[in-house]
Amino acid sequence: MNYWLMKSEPNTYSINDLKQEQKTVWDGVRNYQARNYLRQMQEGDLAFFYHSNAKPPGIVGMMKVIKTLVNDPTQFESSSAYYDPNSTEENPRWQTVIVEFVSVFEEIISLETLKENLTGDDLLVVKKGSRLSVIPVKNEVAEKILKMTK
DNA sequence: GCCAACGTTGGC
DNA sequence: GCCAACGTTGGC
Repeated sequence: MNYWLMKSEPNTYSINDLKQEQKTVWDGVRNYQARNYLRQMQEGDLAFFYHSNAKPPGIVGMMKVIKTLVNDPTQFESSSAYYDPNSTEENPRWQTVIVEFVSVFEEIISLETLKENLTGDDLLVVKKGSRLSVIPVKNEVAEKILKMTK
């Protein structure tokens, strides 16, 4: 079982949205490095839900990967902001996963707290200028993060 | 709202 | 293939 961290702007989709829906297709990722990580995910993997562009930014909960190698439906929708005219049904370019709600942390683990306890090598999100929205998290780092929760 | 950091695009 | 220009991300 692997750990991941996935970013979303709460204005767009928050941990509470996921709590309400219970599961969702993690759509809209249009960065190849992030997509490659999405392709590597396995059923049962756990992911930290990170609120970016939030006050404060930080990890707000957990989710579980329940289905992998799902074609992102928005790539085919011409009305979507994530529409990719170069992607075809025969040869889709963007795969993602379906995630299930696991928990909301009692208190956010703020970026500030993460920076106090981890280095940029531990967790990419701590590194200045890191924009990757899907990030692998080493097991020992995940355990450290989990200890920061109440 | 600012701006640094990063990714992508496209001319050459 | 290089790289300048541009667009986006995301913390502050």
